[in-house]
Amino acid sequence: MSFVPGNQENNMINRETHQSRSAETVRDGVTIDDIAKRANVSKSTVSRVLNGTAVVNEQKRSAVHQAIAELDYKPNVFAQGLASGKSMTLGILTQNIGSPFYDTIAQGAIEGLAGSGYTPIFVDGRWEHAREAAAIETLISRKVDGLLVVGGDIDASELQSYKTQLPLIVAARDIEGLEEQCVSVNNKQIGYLATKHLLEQRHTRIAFIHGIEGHPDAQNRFVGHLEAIQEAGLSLSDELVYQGDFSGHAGLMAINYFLDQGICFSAIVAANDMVAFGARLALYRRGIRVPDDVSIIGCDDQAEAAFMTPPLTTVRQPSYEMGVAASKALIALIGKKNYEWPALNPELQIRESVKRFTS
Amino acid sequence: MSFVPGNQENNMINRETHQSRSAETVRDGVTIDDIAKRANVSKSTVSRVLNGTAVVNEQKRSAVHQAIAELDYKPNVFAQGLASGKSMTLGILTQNIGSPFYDTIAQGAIEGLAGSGYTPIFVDGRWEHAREAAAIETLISRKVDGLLVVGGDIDASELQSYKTQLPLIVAARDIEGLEEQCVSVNNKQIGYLATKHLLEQRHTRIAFIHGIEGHPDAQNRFVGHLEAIQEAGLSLSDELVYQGDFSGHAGLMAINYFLDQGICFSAIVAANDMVAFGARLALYRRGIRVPDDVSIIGCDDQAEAAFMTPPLTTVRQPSYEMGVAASKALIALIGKKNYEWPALNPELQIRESVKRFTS
DNA sequence: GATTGCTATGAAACCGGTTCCAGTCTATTT
DNA sequence: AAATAGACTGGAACCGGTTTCATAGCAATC
Repeated sequence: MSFVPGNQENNMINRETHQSRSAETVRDGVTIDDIAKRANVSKSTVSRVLNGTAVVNEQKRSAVHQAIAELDYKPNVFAQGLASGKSMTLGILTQNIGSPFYDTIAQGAIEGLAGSGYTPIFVDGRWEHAREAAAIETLISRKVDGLLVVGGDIDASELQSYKTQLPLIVAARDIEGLEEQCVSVNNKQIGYLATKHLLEQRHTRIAFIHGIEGHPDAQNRFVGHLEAIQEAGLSLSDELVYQGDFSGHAGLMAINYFLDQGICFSAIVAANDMVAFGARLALYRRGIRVPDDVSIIGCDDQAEAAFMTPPLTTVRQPSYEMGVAASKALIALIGKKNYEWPALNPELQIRESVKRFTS
Repeated sequence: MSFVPGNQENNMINRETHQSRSAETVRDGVTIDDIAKRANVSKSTVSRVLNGTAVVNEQKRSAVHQAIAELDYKPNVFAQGLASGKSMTLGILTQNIGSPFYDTIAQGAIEGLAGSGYTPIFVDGRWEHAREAAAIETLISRKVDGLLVVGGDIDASELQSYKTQLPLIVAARDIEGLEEQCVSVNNKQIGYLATKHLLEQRHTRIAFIHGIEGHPDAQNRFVGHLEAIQEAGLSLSDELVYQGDFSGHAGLMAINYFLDQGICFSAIVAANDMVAFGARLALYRRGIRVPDDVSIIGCDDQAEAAFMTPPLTTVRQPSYEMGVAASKALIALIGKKNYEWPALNPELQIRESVKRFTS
């Protein structure tokens, strides 16, 4: 503890050095202090004007606003974050960026955030458990104010534990014990609608190309299919179910398999549109006409479906709307407000790949 | 300036209140001070250990590491950012998230960042000038350490001005005066390869469905097309060029237009795969066979192309690789290191939609 | 006219790191 | 053995905001 002059002098030098450095570098520079000085008020007041935290005299308020405009002041997000503990960012964990389904949800989420002041930070889980966990850790260490998990493979129990750490919304998935924070379309309904449509067109031998084994969406679509079959008084023949993986290749393989085994069918339910494309190609290769010989119905309604030959009849999934809803719900959750989930119902999109069965 | 006991007492109370609050809330809590205390060193030393800024005695170093492990310490990014001026985030401006082409680039960019310590922040410009500018402002206000602009509509001059503010890389676009920081595939080459392939298959009446008017990629693909035509000693007939917009719908309209006008052609170059799908559908509707009656070639090689009926011959664009390269280049640029751009050449992907012209 | 109750505002503490500076301790040089 | 150089390390300033606290100023109350 020495207050000898030498020390003070050093401090002075230090101060000057620093000032000249920052003058040279010409960083964005403008700080709240500059505004305060120019508007002849304290930084507290500037802060209050900016955040509306307290009533401020009209004259000072406008002086502050003017100073801000003149100096083109932009608050430093780090300082804000450090002081307030809020980052005004939202973490979005998606899967396999590049898949139309998840992309559409992401796009919806961006739209839902518009004008909220929140900036989304995306990370990709790629359907790998470890990667997802790491991605979420990254987001948390980035101090996101909320977390939106889209699909994914991560355990319900882990999600539960994240839920205690920060506001959490899960899209495209249903987690037990987290129903309030989950939004997803009814995949059972999707499968049901697809199969029901085929049944209504008098098809009875309906092949089903399953999605990724164990994937809840795939599972539920299958359950819906089953329900429709049973409701029609029919029973499922195991030989008409092929275990695929949501890829075009799987659709191709499925049809080849059925045909090579001599298994008959007049219609196909594909786990998603991509699978339908694959199936359609396999039929084309064998000279089997769609829909004259065989009908195909897909699930998702991705952009390319309308341009399949023939245009694919499919069950549209409101994924964009789901993204919007999820992000709005997250903002509401952060603000501790109520949010009413909109109805997100799948819809039959009739095009030309299904024909009434006659023969 | 009063150091009366009352004042101190207040301070004490204040302090206690604060501590109990933070104890209740159980915030992440662990700070660098906690580590310093536990390891019996100063926070300076802890910081040095973490950043390797200076040599630290081995014992202390390991004591620090142990404390960090025991307390599960994670540095506060805001504090780091505020103190160091670096955010360890990279801003990525994409267009129209949800389009396969840009998504693939984004995915590549994410991959290129893996292990670098940088977290990407995506914003969407949607091909709207104003939106892009706002998005970049957002990124800058978030203090991203670098900026990756993917495609987009924003002026070269604006990009130039951003370049002076922070490290900038532009992907999927070529900006005059910014050649060193740009990566894109040679779109002229894409158009050239597509048309050349058709010419080699003896097609001479080749329809060209143009992309978005004024879009540089579309323009360049057309220039390549033209070059191939002229190289073959032919000349372009204007009637065989249709102004589209990269959409499936445009492909459909183009074919309808040609056919309705009675314009003959034996092959089609589509500005991208989606356009090719649309064109294929239009031909299907008219009962024109592909490739027996008319050949089609696309550009991009998006996932669905391999499942068109027939599978689409197209010119593959290494968009994923471009994303990887762009993000690596950005990291190099930030670190002021050199980066050697890899060769990013388009490649003809021969499938079944093109047939040798005979008749 | 003195007391009370509000309102508006500035000073200062605080958020949690990084980094400059000075000082201690040890090894080397003369 | 004293002087000097070099390696470590702690203290404190600093980054730029938010928020608490105390107070000045002013109107209302008794």
